Amino acid sequence: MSTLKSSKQRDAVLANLQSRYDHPTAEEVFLSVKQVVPTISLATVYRNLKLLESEGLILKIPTGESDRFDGHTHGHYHLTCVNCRNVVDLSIDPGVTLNTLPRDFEGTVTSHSLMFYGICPDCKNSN
Amino acid sequence: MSTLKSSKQRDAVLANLQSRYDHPTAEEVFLSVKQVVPTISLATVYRNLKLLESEGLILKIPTGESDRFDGHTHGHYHLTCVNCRNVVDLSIDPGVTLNTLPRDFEGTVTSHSLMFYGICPDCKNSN
DNA sequence: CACAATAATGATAATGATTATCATTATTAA
DNA sequence: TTAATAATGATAATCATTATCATTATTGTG
Repeated sequence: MSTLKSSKQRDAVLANLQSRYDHPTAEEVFLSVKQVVPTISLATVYRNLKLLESEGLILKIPTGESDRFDGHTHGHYHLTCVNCRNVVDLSIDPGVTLNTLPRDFEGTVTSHSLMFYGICPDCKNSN
Repeated sequence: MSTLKSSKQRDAVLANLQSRYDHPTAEEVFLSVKQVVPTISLATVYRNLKLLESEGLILKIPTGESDRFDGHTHGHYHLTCVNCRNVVDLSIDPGVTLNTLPRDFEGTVTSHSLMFYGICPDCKNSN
């Protein structure tokens, strides 16, 4: 396996995500980081977003449109606004039960989707 | 607004999704429905998947790769297998609390993501 | 330090999924 | 039965993301 080498582009992408509290697309990260590292290219942003995600340093949020990214990986939840398509943070008491979801907050929640990640029974058995 | 007209293509797409319990991609629906309506085109499948979703008759599941579709809209949860990339159903006691998630089932759950849909505070206030 | 090995970059071409276009066909209500 | 128009099939276009490749930067070693 290849060893990681540091680069100011990757540092800048990570720093950018960790300093903000929205959930930008790759394009938005690119435009923002470009003000710090003007020569960075969009491909490098995509490359590093992918790498940082596989390292567990950032989160990728699939939305059905462009993926969005989150520099804060501690447990919290998201709301996709069906109007403006932005993703915002939403904190929920971890003691709440599934059948009381969704609950109100400063906006309005109309539905929710809970996705688990792991190994399905088929893959688990075919080893 | 335009009034909906019926078509055997749309009926076949819906029937296909409602008769199966996996979570196929648009391409997979296309290949399957083609055996019933051989002349159907991929574009028509995409068109109708979109339409059926906006009617609330089916569910679109964004995965970060190709979207997947579910003909069963009643409350249940999904697991994305990080190995084979398939999406399988996962039933959970609705009385379970968030801080006890993820829990084991026949496979292995390593993480989860809870996404809410609705109107964010900004959009709610800008009316 | 100097250098060799190789990871990372920027630019851009290629890919893959999804949507738009458009001429033709099918459905519907009068 | 006919006029209005929604839906279709075929395909071009678009958009997000990934691959390619020549060049540059980082790193460990002598």
